[in-house]
Amino acid sequence: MSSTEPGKREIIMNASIKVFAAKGYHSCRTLDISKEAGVAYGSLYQYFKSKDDILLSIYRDNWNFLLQRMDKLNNLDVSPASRIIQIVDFIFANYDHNPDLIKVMITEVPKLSQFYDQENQELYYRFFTGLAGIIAEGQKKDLLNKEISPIIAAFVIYGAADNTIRQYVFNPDFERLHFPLEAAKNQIIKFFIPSYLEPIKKKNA
Amino acid sequence: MSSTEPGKREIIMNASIKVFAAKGYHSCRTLDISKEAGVAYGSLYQYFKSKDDILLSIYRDNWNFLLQRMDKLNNLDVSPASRIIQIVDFIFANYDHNPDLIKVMITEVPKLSQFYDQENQELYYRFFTGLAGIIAEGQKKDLLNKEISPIIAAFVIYGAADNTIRQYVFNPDFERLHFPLEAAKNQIIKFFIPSYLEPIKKKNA
Amino acid sequence: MSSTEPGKREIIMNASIKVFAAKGYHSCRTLDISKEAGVAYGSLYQYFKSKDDILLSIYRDNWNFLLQRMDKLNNLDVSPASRIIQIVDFIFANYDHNPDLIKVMITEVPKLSQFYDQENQELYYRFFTGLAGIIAEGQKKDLLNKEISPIIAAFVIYGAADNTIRQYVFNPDFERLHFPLEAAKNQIIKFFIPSYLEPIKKKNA
Amino acid sequence: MSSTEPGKREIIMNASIKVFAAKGYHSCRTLDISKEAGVAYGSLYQYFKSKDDILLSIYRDNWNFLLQRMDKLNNLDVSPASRIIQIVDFIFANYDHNPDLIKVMITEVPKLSQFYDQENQELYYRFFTGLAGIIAEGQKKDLLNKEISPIIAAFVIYGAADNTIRQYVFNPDFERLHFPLEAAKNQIIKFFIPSYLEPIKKKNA
DNA sequence: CATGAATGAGCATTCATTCAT
DNA sequence: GATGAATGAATGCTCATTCAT
Repeated sequence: MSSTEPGKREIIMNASIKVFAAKGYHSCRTLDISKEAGVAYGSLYQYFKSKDDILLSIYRDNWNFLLQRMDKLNNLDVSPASRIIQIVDFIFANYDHNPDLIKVMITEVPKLSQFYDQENQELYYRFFTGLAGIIAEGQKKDLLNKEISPIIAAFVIYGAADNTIRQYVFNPDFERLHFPLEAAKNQIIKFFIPSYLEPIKKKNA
Repeated sequence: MSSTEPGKREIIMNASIKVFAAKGYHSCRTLDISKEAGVAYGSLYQYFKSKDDILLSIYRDNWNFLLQRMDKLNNLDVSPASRIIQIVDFIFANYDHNPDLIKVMITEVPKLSQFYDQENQELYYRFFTGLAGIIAEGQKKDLLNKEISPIIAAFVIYGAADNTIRQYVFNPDFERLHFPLEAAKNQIIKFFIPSYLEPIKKKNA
Repeated sequence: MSSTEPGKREIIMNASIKVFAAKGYHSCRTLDISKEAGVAYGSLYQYFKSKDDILLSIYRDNWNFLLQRMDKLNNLDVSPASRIIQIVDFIFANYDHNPDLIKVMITEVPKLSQFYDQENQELYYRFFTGLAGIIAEGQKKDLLNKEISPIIAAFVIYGAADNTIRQYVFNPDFERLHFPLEAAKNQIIKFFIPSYLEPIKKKNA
Repeated sequence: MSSTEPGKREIIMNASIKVFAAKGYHSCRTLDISKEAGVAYGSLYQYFKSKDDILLSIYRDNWNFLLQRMDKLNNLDVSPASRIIQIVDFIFANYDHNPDLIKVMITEVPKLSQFYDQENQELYYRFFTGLAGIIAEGQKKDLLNKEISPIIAAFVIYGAADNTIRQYVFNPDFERLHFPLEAAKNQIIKFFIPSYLEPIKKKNA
């Protein structure tokens, strides 16, 4: 096998994303997953502890990927505001690149009670503390509005992006009928984030 | 019976909110609901078609309540920005008043596949079109930033409030440890919404 | 009320025959019966002990009616063979007159486990001993074939008539498509019963 | 495994026949079947779609077996009358060989509404058309009474045999107390069928 | 590692019957 | 007698998981 050939674990995860997105987590059977993946029924349990574990693995991999992206940005010499915009941009790009994955992240992962376990919530929360850290850094450098709470701002910014994408997930026709996803992203990047984060003094300049 | 005495349907719904919030929709049994409500097992099915129907009824009642609130506000002689702030304020007040209900709305309702049925999504979406209408009205009156898309702004504003409350739901300790809910609400009302919605010219004033 | 006006008990029984025939005993609800009868839900239990009791009452009434008919025939000055033919004729006429009732007797009554209770089987069996009695009487008078067992002959004769009608019940189209019920009855009365019951010597006469 | 070892499907069917005969279809639980068969609860559903499907499979297998028997007889160089007698003989032998099976066929199968579905009724009816075919063949060869309708004769003959056996099923004591099954069969074979089917001219000979 | 037959725990719902009015 | 809201016992089936091969 070449090193680029996906391993069975990855094959199973991708097949799961496809069937979870198509039929929903509870409506699909482990048999559906094994068929889609082209592996034997029992083989799923060689790579995952349980059906839940597959979905949680999808969540963890994807969320860690987002955290890594944030880490990389933090190591670049880029302004805090620009980093935040790039994170939002990345979130939208993720949806564009693999809508099934985001659909699963938004609609299926929260169905798992384990998602609300401390461990998984800590991982989830790590994104918000990271985002808040960037904002706090910007405030310290007098680049961002010091009156806003960094952690609340992190909730607000992610909530805005997530809820916007959510509408496209729920209503796949929305884009075609009303508003291109790219335009929605630009709305958030151009009008919402700058006005919200920029220092008040700027207004009075 | 006095007119204020809650009917059995209401008793069952309130009991369901309590057990859904405590144990989760899928983990609780219909027996748990009937015991909590103090009614006979079979009585649930005199008032609701199924367990699913109970949860969907909670959703519909609550969401319709929010829509009614918006309607009432629209009939008052209040500026668009003020109305939007009052809607956000109402959403936070709702959580304060009945955290179990909001927990159910946020974590349990989306678990139901029927929530994604056209009918229920139309009801859900009605809130966003309503909010967008208020914003469009404000733009027409030169009171709000004309560059922002009303519908995207509606997604952004609700997403910001919803995701903030969501963190309090997931982490009940958050408030005690870090940030009072009231302060979070004020952050959104004072810094996020005005800066996002106010006309650009104001900045240059 | 005039004496010819049917009482509620009779109304309920007739309504039950209609819905049992249309939907089957197990598929119909007591609510269906009360609606068809135009009486209140709970009123059924003023006239019958249970749903089972309604069906068993239909059976008993109908079977007793058949037994009474046989008794009346036995009191007339008619030859045994003629009496048997008149009984068979009566069974066919019954189906002609009230197909729903016979459908219930054939397809629904045997579904009740109580039908196989001693008491009900004794009633059922009484018809066969009665029929056997007529045959034995004919044999004693040298009018019928003495080699045949009266009780087995009773089984044979009733089975022949019952199984023929049964086909019309199962296949309501049979008559229209293939064979009028009247012709089937005549086949049994003209060719089967005489040849089976008449004395052997007649053949050599 | 040896080739004579019964498969699990067969084991489950035989166990079902036993418990259906003993407790009745509706009174027995699927758990009773799995215990009697000595297989796991869920294994029933690997071999059968449902509890109903088990009973219908018993019916279909048994009825097809009867049809095959008739086919084999038709391929032998045997007179029509003799073939009919052998079919009746086979029906009685069946009961002798496996009374539980016949009890289930007579008392339980007709309880299933699906038994009255077109597909199952067509299978059922195939026996009568087969029997009628033999009679018609005998009439064509001047061996049987041409005045009788073959299809009605088929109903009459099967009804006679079936109703006789039915009494032994309902009253297991009947044989011991009154009449050996063998004698009942002989009554039908010796006195009923020949006199009914033989040509009229014989009578006048 | 791969397979898939075997396993059995878990639960919403129906509906005949009751009984307070 | 009439009513119909309230009752709660009773059970077939699914499907994630295991494990012998």
